[in-house]
Amino acid sequence: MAQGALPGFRDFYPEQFAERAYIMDVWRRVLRRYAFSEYDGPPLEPLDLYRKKSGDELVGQLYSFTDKGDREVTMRPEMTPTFARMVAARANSLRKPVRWFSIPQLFRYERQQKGRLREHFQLNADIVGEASVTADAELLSIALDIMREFGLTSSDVRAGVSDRRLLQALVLEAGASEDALSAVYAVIDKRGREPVAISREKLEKAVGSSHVADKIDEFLGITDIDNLFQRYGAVESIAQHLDRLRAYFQYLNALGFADWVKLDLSIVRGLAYYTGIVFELFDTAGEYRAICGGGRYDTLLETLGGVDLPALGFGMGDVVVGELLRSRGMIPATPPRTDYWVAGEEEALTPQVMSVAAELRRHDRSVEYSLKPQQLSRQLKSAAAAGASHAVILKTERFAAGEVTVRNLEAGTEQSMPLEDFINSL
RNA sequence: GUGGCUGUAGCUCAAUCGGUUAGAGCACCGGUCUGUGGCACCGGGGGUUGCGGGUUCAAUUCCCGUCAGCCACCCCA
Repeated sequence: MAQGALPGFRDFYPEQFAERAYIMDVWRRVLRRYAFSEYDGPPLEPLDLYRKKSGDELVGQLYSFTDKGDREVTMRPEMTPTFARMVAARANSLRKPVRWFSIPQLFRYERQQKGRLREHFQLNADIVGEASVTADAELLSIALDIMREFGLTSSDVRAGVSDRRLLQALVLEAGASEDALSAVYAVIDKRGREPVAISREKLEKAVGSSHVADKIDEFLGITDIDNLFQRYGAVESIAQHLDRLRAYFQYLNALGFADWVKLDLSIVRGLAYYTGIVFELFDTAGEYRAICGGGRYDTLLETLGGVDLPALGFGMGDVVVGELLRSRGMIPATPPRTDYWVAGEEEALTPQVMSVAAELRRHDRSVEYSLKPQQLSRQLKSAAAAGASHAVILKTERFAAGEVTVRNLEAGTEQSMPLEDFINSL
């Protein structure tokens, strides 16, 4: 058996490529509706670009090596640092807000599993230079619009929404110390993926008090912004974040996505650089990992590029989206890609077959013909197998008189006409 | 990186208790068809049974290792 692709990498045969192209077409179509511009960067980057943000710990999961110039390089594991660098370099001259998207192929050296390979294509959409919550609503609207464009509804996919600032205020209000925050976030992030008792135990350990853990458990269970407001609206440190989140929901309602969004304070996002509203998209059946995740990262451009600009963005991978759509039969079949199959009654007509094919191609038609001498019946069999919608048949005597026969392969009907008339009718 | 399950033709699968030349359908190529496709019938190519080793008179079958795939963990693009 022939050696396959490397583990975690995919060969895209035409059928799979068609699926990938469909997904990317939808992404581009929707992003253009939101007036985003497409960009790209290098697939290979200096290792330091990622060290700076995540530390040496994550370096072990990068697809990195030393190049022939003795540089430590890595296949890009994410797009945000590249994006931040590019924006920072031209920060002063770019019209704000910057609305850019990209569809990079990303790499990570990890053992593959469902919905996760060593390589994937990920839509990245980011907005830079706008701190107000309208931008957050606009951003989530894009991700949801993509779901809708795929044919999914709010009963298929939901967005869970939270806010790091709100969560922090609530956790502090519950009585946890600042030092405990990151440990608490880690526990909250895992909630739902491990047994309740273990989660609870870890939470108590993180905050050092069962009373505080009780209070955290209490607000995590609230999934309605109004309930949260009733309970904590009087607390000044919390109320300001609730007001913002309320506006966020109001804007999403105005954008037409009220049914798709729900408050979920357990959404933290693993990445440390998020600073505000964060969200994740899930399939409601719970079969797949998160379809999409993103949020606000107002300090990252400062950290990476030395430019103080608020920013927010999301990523959506092709693997989970493809699995979801495929399982529901929602990827459109590839339409027949051949318009005309030109067939000659005998081998001597080969140059004429080529001339007709060339003329059709000059008219932007997709054209194929038999590259080896074949009986007419065989040629038509090939035409049918190729999914050609029409055959153009050159018969020796008729073609000498300037006529071709155009056969509709789907209907089984055919018509003879002067070649000129046929070409002019295109 | 850790653990569990699984590997036979391009795909889906078969092969008695370990038994001698590993089969079938689909797909592909061709023939019937000096001429207008899909159907039908017939034929053809395609396998180191993932790979390596062991046990045995004999291994697709049993054992070990390895590689790959799937699933979970870790982690989250």
